[in-house]
Amino acid sequence: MLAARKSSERIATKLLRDSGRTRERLLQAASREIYRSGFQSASLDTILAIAKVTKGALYYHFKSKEELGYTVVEEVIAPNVRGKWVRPLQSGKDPIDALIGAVQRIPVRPVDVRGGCQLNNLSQEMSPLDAGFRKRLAIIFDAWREAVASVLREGQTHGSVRRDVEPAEAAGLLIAMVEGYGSLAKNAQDPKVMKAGIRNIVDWLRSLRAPGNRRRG
Amino acid sequence: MLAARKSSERIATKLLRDSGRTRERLLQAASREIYRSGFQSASLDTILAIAKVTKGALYYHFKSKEELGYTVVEEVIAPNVRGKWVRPLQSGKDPIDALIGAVQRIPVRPVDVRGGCQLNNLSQEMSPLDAGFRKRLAIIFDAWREAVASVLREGQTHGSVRRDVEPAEAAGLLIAMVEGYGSLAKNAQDPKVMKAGIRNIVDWLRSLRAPGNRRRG
DNA sequence: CTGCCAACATACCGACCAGTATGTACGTTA
DNA sequence: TAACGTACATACTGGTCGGTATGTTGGCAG
Repeated sequence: MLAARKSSERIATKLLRDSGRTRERLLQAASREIYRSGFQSASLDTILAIAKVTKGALYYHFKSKEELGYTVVEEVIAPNVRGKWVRPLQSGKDPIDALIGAVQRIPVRPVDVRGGCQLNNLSQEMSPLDAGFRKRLAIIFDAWREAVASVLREGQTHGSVRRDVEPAEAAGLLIAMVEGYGSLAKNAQDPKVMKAGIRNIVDWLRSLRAPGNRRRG
Repeated sequence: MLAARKSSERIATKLLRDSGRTRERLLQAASREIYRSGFQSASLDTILAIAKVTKGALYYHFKSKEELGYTVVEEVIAPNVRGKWVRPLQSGKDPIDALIGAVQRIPVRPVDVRGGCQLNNLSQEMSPLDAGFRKRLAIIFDAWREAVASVLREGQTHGSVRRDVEPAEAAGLLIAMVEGYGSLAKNAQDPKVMKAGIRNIVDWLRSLRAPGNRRRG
């Protein structure tokens, strides 16, 4: 108990002195700069300028640029994907409706479309070059696919999703479509491409509904 | 006539001295190194080492790294895409068969899958950062989509493709699927992902066939 | 034989890169 | 209050980058 009190005081003090945010500011700045220009081309000096942090602070919290990148994957990108593609599917709603909702919530502002998908960008760049990135990014992709497959399986047991749909295959196809249209839209630098893609994906999702289970349109 | 003879002699001499290949070797080496590590991270010194050419020769033929990259797009990547996705569709075969053939000819060797798509790789990296790349790459994507849309339209007039298919939309979806699965496979570094994707794309292509026009399977 | 130019080759440059060595302010502990 | 460790800040390093300035070679015209 005394030890516990000491420990909590210690943490409180740390948070006070640190403002509790140097590490977090570094991760956010790194995430943004990596998103903008890729991991390899992201300059530490640029990241430090964005975060308004010095090199000493960076290398106090992370032992290398690589480790900073890994931490961005684990503490920024992974939670983002979970928040958009895992938790919303566990809402208990109709599976197809939940999936359509997630697809329709894909950002289509010009700035988002032009930048592409955080997860896919980094994965495309680093998966072939660095096993540490590949492993961490693969975990995110797997969780994404499993969340989609899981909600489809659940829909099949409740009769709202066609039985002839193979959940794992359909989940892979959904993700391929999302990333594929994301790529095309980024390449074209045009939100219209993404909007058209979302319509096509939604149409396809509707085709997965079991007959006699059609809801709204 | 005398001028013409002089000129051809001159070219022959040039080719002899040059071995006719310094520029070509540079383009091939640049293409490979850009494919491997991206344009920004591709080092000129590495490209020169691969091509066995010196910096003087490089800057005699190209005025900057940027121009070298642009030329790779125009003289290496564009012909590759034309050879795989434009010419094969103009063969006069059944449109759906031609499309299925093109999809099934997508390379699935580990080395190809791990490296991803030349066109998409470069486009993902450079389209948001450089208008020169974006313009040149967009031309290739447009030609690809137009070739697919064109063969679908042709199929509709001949009755082999469903009339309710919107050729431009379907072409976009095909490309999104191809690039999407290519991305997933590259991310996973696993040819099985690409093979599964090809099966799904082929199944989808078959669904575009007009009823009563089913050929083999 | 001579001057000339295309087609390189070599040596070098300042800028920037990731990373490090060292200094320091400040809250805590004894 | 003195020693100490945390959480940085500053200044610097060797290496690599794209790009350039200058040298060299060899065929060919005059």
